[in-house]
Amino acid sequence: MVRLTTTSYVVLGLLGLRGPSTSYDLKRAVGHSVGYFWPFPHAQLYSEPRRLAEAGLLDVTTENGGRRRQTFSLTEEGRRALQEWLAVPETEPMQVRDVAELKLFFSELASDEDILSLAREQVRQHQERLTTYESMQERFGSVDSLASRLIPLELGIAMERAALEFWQNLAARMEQPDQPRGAAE
Amino acid sequence: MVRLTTTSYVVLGLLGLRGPSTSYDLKRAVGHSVGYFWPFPHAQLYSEPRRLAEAGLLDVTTENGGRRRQTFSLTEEGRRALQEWLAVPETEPMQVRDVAELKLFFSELASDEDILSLAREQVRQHQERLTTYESMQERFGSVDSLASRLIPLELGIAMERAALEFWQNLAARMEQPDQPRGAAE
DNA sequence: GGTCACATAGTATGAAACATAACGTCCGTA
DNA sequence: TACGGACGTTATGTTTCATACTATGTGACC
Repeated sequence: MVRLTTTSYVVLGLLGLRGPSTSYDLKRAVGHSVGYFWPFPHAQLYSEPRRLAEAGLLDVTTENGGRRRQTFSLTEEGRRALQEWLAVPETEPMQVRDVAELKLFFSELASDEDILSLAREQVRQHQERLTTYESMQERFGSVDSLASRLIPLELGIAMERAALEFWQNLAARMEQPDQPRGAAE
Repeated sequence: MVRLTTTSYVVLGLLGLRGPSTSYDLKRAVGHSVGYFWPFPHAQLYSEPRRLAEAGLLDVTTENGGRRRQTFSLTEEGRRALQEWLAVPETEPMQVRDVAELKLFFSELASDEDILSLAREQVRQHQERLTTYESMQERFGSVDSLASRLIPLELGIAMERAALEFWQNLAARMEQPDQPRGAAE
Protein backbone atom coordinates (compact mmCIF):
# COMPACT_ATOMS: atom_id res chain seq x y z
CA MET A 1 0.00 0.00 0.00
CA VAL A 2 1.31 3.41 -0.91
CA ARG A 3 1.68 6.12 1.64
CA LEU A 4 -0.78 8.92 1.09
CA THR A 5 0.65 12.35 1.66
CA THR A 6 -1.06 15.70 1.76
CA THR A 7 -0.25 16.06 -1.91
CA SER A 8 -2.19 12.88 -2.57
CA TYR A 9 -5.23 14.23 -0.82
CA VAL A 10 -5.12 17.47 -2.72
CA VAL A 11 -5.30 15.48 -5.93
CA LEU A 12 -8.05 13.25 -4.60
CA GLY A 13 -9.94 16.26 -3.30
CA LEU A 14 -9.72 18.19 -6.52
CA LEU A 15 -10.98 15.21 -8.45
CA GLY A 16 -13.79 14.95 -5.94
CA LEU A 17 -14.79 18.57 -6.40
CA ARG A 18 -14.35 18.74 -10.16
CA GLY A 19 -15.06 15.24 -11.35
CA PRO A 20 -12.86 13.51 -13.96
CA SER A 21 -9.96 15.72 -14.96
CA THR A 22 -6.63 15.65 -16.71
CA SER A 23 -3.42 16.72 -15.05
CA TYR A 24 -3.60 19.93 -16.94
CA ASP A 25 -7.08 20.63 -15.65
CA LEU A 26 -5.81 20.06 -12.13
CA LYS A 27 -2.90 22.35 -12.76
CA ARG A 28 -5.19 25.16 -13.77
CA ALA A 29 -7.61 24.46 -10.96
CA VAL A 30 -4.77 24.66 -8.47
CA GLY A 31 -3.69 27.93 -10.05
CA HIS A 32 -6.77 29.78 -8.98
CA SER A 33 -7.82 27.96 -5.83
CA VAL A 34 -5.82 25.85 -3.40
CA GLY A 35 -2.68 27.13 -5.03
CA TYR A 36 -3.16 30.33 -3.12
CA PHE A 37 -2.68 28.68 0.21
CA TRP A 38 -1.01 25.39 -0.65
CA PRO A 39 1.38 25.94 -3.54
CA PHE A 40 2.98 23.10 -5.35
CA PRO A 41 4.84 22.62 -8.62
CA HIS A 42 2.79 21.42 -11.54
CA ALA A 43 5.09 18.48 -12.19
CA GLN A 44 3.60 16.82 -9.15
CA LEU A 45 0.17 17.01 -10.69
CA TYR A 46 1.45 14.66 -13.35
CA SER A 47 3.40 12.23 -11.20
CA GLU A 48 1.05 12.06 -8.25
CA PRO A 49 -2.08 10.94 -10.16
CA ARG A 50 -0.01 8.16 -11.71
CA ARG A 51 1.05 6.99 -8.29
CA LEU A 52 -2.53 7.08 -7.10
CA ALA A 53 -3.74 5.24 -10.17
CA GLU A 54 -1.21 2.49 -9.57
CA ALA A 55 -2.49 2.25 -6.04
CA GLY A 56 -6.02 1.78 -7.32
CA LEU A 57 -7.39 5.05 -6.02
CA LEU A 58 -7.87 6.54 -9.46
CA ASP A 59 -9.12 5.31 -12.81
CA VAL A 60 -7.29 6.38 -15.94
CA THR A 61 -8.86 6.86 -19.34
CA THR A 62 -6.41 7.38 -22.14
CA GLU A 63 -7.77 9.26 -25.08
CA ASN A 64 -5.98 7.99 -28.12
CA GLY A 65 -6.46 9.97 -31.26
CA GLY A 66 -5.15 13.49 -31.31
CA ARG A 67 -2.97 14.56 -28.46
CA ARG A 68 -2.17 11.96 -25.83
CA ARG A 69 -3.88 12.87 -22.65
CA GLN A 70 -5.11 10.98 -19.65
CA THR A 71 -8.23 11.66 -17.69
CA PHE A 72 -8.25 10.63 -14.06
CA SER A 73 -11.26 9.95 -11.89
CA LEU A 74 -11.84 8.70 -8.38
CA THR A 75 -12.46 5.01 -7.86
CA GLU A 76 -14.66 3.88 -5.00
CA GLU A 77 -11.54 3.21 -3.04
CA GLY A 78 -10.23 6.67 -3.83
CA ARG A 79 -13.41 8.31 -2.70
CA ARG A 80 -13.37 6.28 0.49
CA ALA A 81 -9.77 7.26 1.23
CA LEU A 82 -10.66 10.90 0.71
CA GLN A 83 -13.67 10.72 2.96
CA GLU A 84 -11.74 8.97 5.69
CA TRP A 85 -9.13 11.68 5.56
CA LEU A 86 -11.74 14.41 5.74
CA ALA A 87 -13.40 12.73 8.70
CA VAL A 88 -10.28 12.91 10.87
CA PRO A 89 -10.12 16.19 12.80
CA GLU A 90 -6.66 17.39 11.90
CA THR A 91 -4.05 17.60 14.63
CA GLU A 92 -1.09 18.42 12.42
CA PRO A 93 -0.15 21.94 13.48
CA MET A 94 -0.40 24.83 11.08
CA GLN A 95 3.00 25.83 9.78
CA VAL A 96 4.08 29.31 8.92
CA ARG A 97 7.21 29.65 6.86
CA ASP A 98 8.32 33.17 6.51
CA VAL A 99 11.83 34.08 5.54
CA ALA A 100 11.26 37.64 6.73
CA GLU A 101 10.49 36.31 10.18
CA LEU A 102 13.74 34.38 10.11
CA LYS A 103 15.69 37.48 9.22
CA LEU A 104 14.01 39.22 12.09
CA PHE A 105 15.10 36.43 14.38
CA PHE A 106 18.69 37.08 13.34
CA SER A 107 18.27 40.83 13.57
CA GLU A 108 20.98 41.16 16.24
CA LEU A 109 23.42 40.45 13.44
CA ALA A 110 22.01 43.11 11.14
CA SER A 111 21.84 46.86 11.26
CA ASP A 112 18.75 48.73 12.40
CA GLU A 113 18.34 50.21 8.94
CA ASP A 114 18.27 46.75 7.41
CA ILE A 115 15.55 45.66 9.76
CA LEU A 116 13.56 48.81 9.24
CA SER A 117 13.59 48.44 5.50
CA LEU A 118 12.72 44.78 5.91
CA ALA A 119 9.70 45.78 7.94
CA ARG A 120 8.65 48.42 5.43
CA GLU A 121 8.94 45.99 2.57
CA GLN A 122 6.85 43.48 4.49
CA VAL A 123 4.18 46.08 5.04
CA ARG A 124 4.05 46.70 1.30
CA GLN A 125 3.91 43.01 0.47
CA HIS A 126 1.21 42.17 2.95
CA GLN A 127 -0.89 45.14 1.94
CA GLU A 128 -0.70 44.03 -1.64
CA ARG A 129 -1.68 40.45 -0.92
CA LEU A 130 -4.47 41.56 1.32
CA THR A 131 -5.88 43.65 -1.50
CA THR A 132 -5.64 40.70 -3.89
CA TYR A 133 -7.39 38.39 -1.47
CA GLU A 134 -10.12 40.85 -0.70
CA SER A 135 -10.86 41.48 -4.34
CA MET A 136 -11.02 37.74 -4.91
CA GLN A 137 -13.54 37.52 -2.15
CA GLU A 138 -15.66 40.18 -3.76
CA ARG A 139 -15.39 38.77 -7.25
CA PHE A 140 -16.36 35.24 -6.32
CA GLY A 141 -18.46 36.02 -3.30
CA SER A 142 -21.61 36.37 -5.34
CA VAL A 143 -21.28 32.95 -6.96
CA ASP A 144 -23.31 30.97 -4.49
CA SER A 145 -21.92 27.57 -5.40
CA LEU A 146 -18.44 28.74 -4.50
CA ALA A 147 -19.31 30.16 -1.12
CA SER A 148 -17.94 27.28 0.90
CA ARG A 149 -14.72 27.31 -1.12
CA LEU A 150 -14.21 30.90 -0.05
CA ILE A 151 -14.20 30.18 3.66
CA PRO A 152 -10.51 29.24 3.75
CA LEU A 153 -9.83 32.56 2.11
CA GLU A 154 -11.17 34.26 5.20
CA LEU A 155 -8.48 32.51 7.17
CA GLY A 156 -5.88 33.64 4.67
CA ILE A 157 -7.12 37.18 5.01
CA ALA A 158 -7.06 37.01 8.77
CA MET A 159 -3.47 35.80 8.67
CA GLU A 160 -2.42 38.50 6.26
CA ARG A 161 -4.05 41.12 8.42
CA ALA A 162 -2.29 39.85 11.52
CA ALA A 163 1.06 39.86 9.74
CA LEU A 164 0.45 43.30 8.30
CA GLU A 165 -0.35 44.75 11.70
CA PHE A 166 2.71 43.15 13.20
CA TRP A 167 5.09 44.63 10.65
CA GLN A 168 3.40 48.02 10.71
CA ASN A 169 3.74 48.03 14.42
CA LEU A 170 7.37 47.02 14.30
CA ALA A 171 8.18 49.69 11.74
CA ALA A 172 6.43 52.29 13.86
CA ARG A 173 8.34 51.22 16.95
CA MET A 174 11.62 51.43 15.10
CA GLU A 175 10.88 54.83 13.69
CA GLN A 176 10.74 56.34 17.15
CA PRO A 177 13.73 54.85 18.88
CA ASP A 178 13.15 56.79 22.09
CA GLN A 179 10.55 54.27 23.21
CA PRO A 180 11.04 51.77 26.00
CA ARG A 181 12.62 48.64 24.60
CA GLY A 182 11.78 44.96 24.92
CA ALA A 183 9.75 42.36 23.12
CA ALA A 184 6.75 42.20 25.39
CA GLU A 185 4.82 45.31 24.45
CA MET B 1 29.77 28.17 -5.91
CA VAL B 2 27.12 26.35 -3.94
CA ARG B 3 23.56 27.51 -3.87
CA LEU B 4 22.60 28.90 -0.50
CA THR B 5 19.12 27.96 0.60
CA THR B 6 17.15 29.17 3.57
CA THR B 7 18.44 26.19 5.47
CA SER B 8 21.96 27.41 4.82
CA TYR B 9 21.17 30.80 6.28
CA VAL B 10 19.60 29.31 9.34
CA VAL B 11 22.86 27.50 10.00
CA LEU B 12 24.93 30.59 9.28
CA GLY B 13 22.65 32.70 11.41
CA LEU B 14 22.73 30.36 14.37
CA LEU B 15 26.51 30.25 14.23
CA GLY B 16 26.45 34.03 14.09
CA LEU B 17 24.30 34.28 17.18
CA ARG B 18 25.92 31.53 19.21
CA GLY B 19 29.50 31.50 18.02
CA PRO B 20 31.35 28.25 17.25
CA SER B 21 29.06 25.26 17.72
CA THR B 22 28.78 21.61 16.94
CA SER B 23 25.90 20.17 14.97
CA TYR B 24 24.48 18.90 18.17
CA ASP B 25 24.57 22.36 19.73
CA LEU B 26 22.70 23.66 16.70
CA LYS B 27 20.17 20.91 16.98
CA ARG B 28 19.39 21.87 20.55
CA ALA B 29 19.39 25.56 19.76
CA VAL B 30 16.88 24.96 16.99
CA GLY B 31 14.77 22.95 19.37
CA HIS B 32 13.96 25.89 21.56
CA SER B 33 14.12 28.81 19.16
CA VAL B 34 13.77 28.95 15.39
CA GLY B 35 12.46 25.42 15.48
CA TYR B 36 9.17 26.83 16.66
CA PHE B 37 8.58 28.68 13.46
CA TRP B 38 10.92 27.03 10.99
CA PRO B 39 11.10 23.35 11.78
CA PHE B 40 13.60 21.05 10.20
CA PRO B 41 14.96 17.57 10.84
CA HIS B 42 18.20 17.36 12.77
CA ALA B 43 19.89 15.33 10.05
CA GLN B 44 20.13 18.51 8.03
CA LEU B 45 22.08 20.16 10.83
CA TYR B 46 24.77 17.61 10.18
CA SER B 47 24.80 17.63 6.41
CA GLU B 48 24.29 21.34 5.83
CA PRO B 49 27.31 22.56 7.85
CA ARG B 50 29.47 20.11 5.91
CA ARG B 51 28.25 21.58 2.65
CA LEU B 52 28.90 25.08 3.90
CA ALA B 53 32.35 24.14 5.12
CA GLU B 54 33.22 22.74 1.72
CA ALA B 55 32.06 26.01 0.21
CA GLY B 56 34.41 27.91 2.47
CA LEU B 57 31.72 29.61 4.53
CA LEU B 58 32.53 27.69 7.68
CA ASP B 59 35.66 26.54 9.45
CA VAL B 60 35.77 23.09 10.97
CA THR B 61 37.71 22.08 14.04
CA THR B 62 37.84 18.38 14.71
CA GLU B 63 38.41 17.45 18.31
CA ASN B 64 40.25 14.19 18.35
CA GLY B 65 40.54 12.49 21.65
CA GLY B 66 37.42 11.28 23.33
CA ARG B 67 34.27 11.45 21.33
CA ARG B 68 34.57 12.56 17.73
CA ARG B 69 32.92 15.89 17.26
CA GLN B 70 33.27 18.80 14.91
CA THR B 71 32.95 22.42 15.83
CA PHE B 72 31.89 24.82 13.10
CA SER B 73 32.43 28.54 12.99
CA LEU B 74 31.81 31.30 10.49
CA THR B 75 34.62 32.30 8.19
CA GLU B 76 34.86 35.89 7.00
CA GLU B 77 33.18 34.79 3.80
CA GLY B 78 30.43 33.10 5.77
CA ARG B 79 29.78 36.18 7.83
CA ARG B 80 29.68 38.30 4.73
CA ALA B 81 27.20 35.96 3.03
CA LEU B 82 25.00 36.12 6.10
CA GLN B 83 25.11 39.88 6.28
CA GLU B 84 24.33 40.25 2.60
CA TRP B 85 21.32 38.02 3.04
CA LEU B 86 20.12 39.98 6.05
CA ALA B 87 20.49 43.24 4.16
CA VAL B 88 18.05 42.25 1.42
CA PRO B 89 14.47 43.19 2.34
CA GLU B 90 12.70 39.90 1.83
CA THR B 91 10.13 39.63 -0.94
CA GLU B 92 9.53 35.90 -0.69
CA PRO B 93 5.93 35.67 0.46
CA MET B 94 5.05 34.16 3.80
CA GLN B 95 3.66 30.67 3.41
CA VAL B 96 1.03 29.12 5.57
CA ARG B 97 0.66 25.38 5.35
CA ASP B 98 -2.30 24.14 7.24
CA VAL B 99 -3.81 20.76 6.51
CA ALA B 100 -6.95 21.75 8.41
CA GLU B 101 -7.44 24.63 5.99
CA LEU B 102 -7.15 22.19 3.12
CA LYS B 103 -9.80 19.96 4.62
CA LEU B 104 -12.00 22.96 4.97
CA PHE B 105 -11.48 23.75 1.31
CA PHE B 106 -12.78 20.31 0.47
CA SER B 107 -15.60 20.57 2.96
CA GLU B 108 -18.27 20.17 0.27
CA LEU B 109 -17.20 16.55 0.14
CA ALA B 110 -17.50 16.02 3.86
CA SER B 111 -20.37 16.02 6.30
CA ASP B 112 -21.21 19.01 8.45
CA GLU B 113 -20.40 17.04 11.57
CA ASP B 114 -16.93 16.31 10.25
CA ILE B 115 -16.29 19.95 9.64
CA LEU B 116 -17.68 20.98 12.97
CA SER B 117 -15.45 18.58 14.83
CA LEU B 118 -12.54 19.71 12.70
CA ALA B 119 -13.22 23.28 13.76
CA ARG B 120 -13.54 22.33 17.42
CA GLU B 121 -10.29 20.40 17.33
CA GLN B 122 -8.57 23.37 15.72
CA VAL B 123 -9.84 25.62 18.46
CA ARG B 124 -8.32 23.29 21.04
CA GLN B 125 -5.00 23.07 19.21
CA HIS B 126 -4.62 26.78 18.69
CA GLN B 127 -5.58 27.57 22.25
CA GLU B 128 -2.94 25.19 23.47
CA ARG B 129 -0.22 26.62 21.28
CA LEU B 130 -1.15 30.12 22.16
CA THR B 131 -0.76 29.26 25.82
CA THR B 132 2.64 27.72 25.16
CA TYR B 133 3.84 30.75 23.23
CA GLU B 134 2.57 33.20 25.79
CA SER B 135 4.26 31.38 28.61
CA MET B 136 7.49 31.36 26.62
CA GLN B 137 7.17 35.07 26.24
CA GLU B 138 6.78 35.51 29.98
CA ARG B 139 9.57 33.15 30.89
CA PHE B 140 12.16 34.70 28.61
CA GLY B 141 10.79 38.21 28.52
CA SER B 142 12.80 39.25 31.54
CA VAL B 143 16.11 38.13 30.07
CA ASP B 144 17.14 41.36 28.46
CA SER B 145 19.67 39.87 26.08
CA LEU B 146 16.99 37.74 24.50
CA ALA B 147 14.49 40.52 23.96
CA SER B 148 15.11 40.92 20.25
CA ARG B 149 14.89 37.17 19.73
CA LEU B 150 11.40 37.28 21.16
CA ILE B 151 10.03 39.68 18.59
CA PRO B 152 9.30 36.98 16.02
CA LEU B 153 7.36 35.23 18.73
CA GLU B 154 4.95 38.13 18.76
CA LEU B 155 4.25 37.43 15.12
CA GLY B 156 3.71 33.78 15.92
CA ILE B 157 1.28 34.74 18.64
CA ALA B 158 -0.57 37.11 16.35
CA MET B 159 -0.95 34.37 13.77
CA GLU B 160 -2.16 31.88 16.34
CA ARG B 161 -4.68 34.35 17.64
CA ALA B 162 -5.99 35.06 14.16
CA ALA B 163 -6.34 31.37 13.44
CA LEU B 164 -7.99 30.72 16.78
CA GLU B 165 -10.55 33.43 16.19
CA PHE B 166 -11.28 32.12 12.73
CA TRP B 167 -11.98 28.59 13.89
CA GLN B 168 -13.98 29.74 16.90
CA ASN B 169 -16.05 31.86 14.63
CA LEU B 170 -16.58 29.05 12.17
CA ALA B 171 -17.59 26.64 14.91
CA ALA B 172 -20.02 29.19 16.30
CA ARG B 173 -21.55 29.77 12.87
CA MET B 174 -22.00 26.06 12.36
CA GLU B 175 -23.57 25.53 15.73
CA GLN B 176 -26.47 27.79 14.86
CA PRO B 177 -27.35 26.72 11.33
CA ASP B 178 -30.29 29.14 11.12
CA GLN B 179 -27.93 31.98 10.28
CA PRO B 180 -27.63 33.63 6.88
CA ARG B 181 -25.12 31.68 4.81
CA GLY B 182 -22.16 32.80 2.72
CA ALA B 183 -18.46 33.26 3.05
CA ALA B 184 -18.27 37.00 3.41
CA GLU B 185 -19.22 37.61 7.01
C1' DG C 1 32.45 -3.43 39.28
C1' DG C 2 28.59 -4.42 36.35
C1' DT C 3 24.67 -3.19 33.95
C1' DC C 4 20.90 -0.09 33.02
C1' DA C 5 18.87 4.02 31.65
C1' DC C 6 19.54 8.16 29.60
C1' DA C 7 21.60 12.10 27.40
C1' DT C 8 24.84 12.96 23.91
C1' DA C 9 26.56 12.70 19.13
C1' DG C 10 26.45 11.31 14.47
C1' DT C 11 25.23 8.48 10.16
C1' DA C 12 22.38 6.24 6.63
C1' DT C 13 18.69 5.70 3.64
C1' DG C 14 14.75 6.30 0.91
C1' DA C 15 10.88 8.81 -0.22
C1' DA C 16 8.68 13.08 -1.23
C1' DA C 17 8.79 17.80 -2.64
C1' DC C 18 10.60 21.44 -5.45
C1' DA C 19 12.49 24.09 -9.22
C1' DT C 20 13.42 24.28 -13.82
C1' DA C 21 14.36 23.08 -18.24
C1' DA C 22 13.28 20.68 -22.13
C1' DC C 23 10.17 18.45 -25.20
C1' DG C 24 6.28 17.94 -28.19
C1' DT C 25 1.73 19.20 -30.31
C1' DC C 26 -1.93 21.95 -31.95
C1' DC C 27 -3.80 26.31 -33.88
C1' DG C 28 -4.14 30.72 -35.89
C1' DT C 29 -2.28 33.94 -38.96
C1' DA C 30 0.48 36.17 -42.11
C1' DT D 1 4.14 26.93 -45.05
C1' DA D 2 6.45 28.68 -41.45
C1' DC D 3 6.23 30.97 -37.33
C1' DG D 4 4.81 32.30 -32.65
C1' DG D 5 2.29 31.23 -28.87
C1' DA D 6 -0.75 28.59 -26.03
C1' DC D 7 -1.37 24.01 -24.64
C1' DG D 8 0.18 19.81 -22.43
C1' DT D 9 3.82 16.49 -20.63
C1' DT D 10 8.14 14.60 -19.20
C1' DA D 11 12.79 14.61 -17.30
C1' DT D 12 16.34 15.84 -14.16
C1' DG D 13 18.84 17.09 -10.23
C1' DT D 14 18.68 18.92 -5.85
C1' DT D 15 16.71 19.83 -1.39
C1' DT D 16 13.95 18.52 2.23
C1' DC D 17 11.89 15.30 5.27
C1' DA D 18 11.18 11.33 8.16
C1' DT D 19 12.90 7.69 10.44
C1' DA D 20 15.77 4.37 12.01
C1' DC D 21 20.10 3.05 13.33
C1' DT D 22 24.84 3.25 15.44
C1' DA D 23 27.75 4.50 19.01
C1' DT D 24 29.81 6.88 23.14
C1' DG D 25 29.94 8.86 27.63
C1' DT D 26 27.75 9.46 32.48
C1' DG D 27 25.57 8.66 36.62
C1' DA D 28 22.78 5.68 39.64
C1' DC D 29 21.79 1.77 41.83
C1' DC D 30 22.56 -2.97 43.08
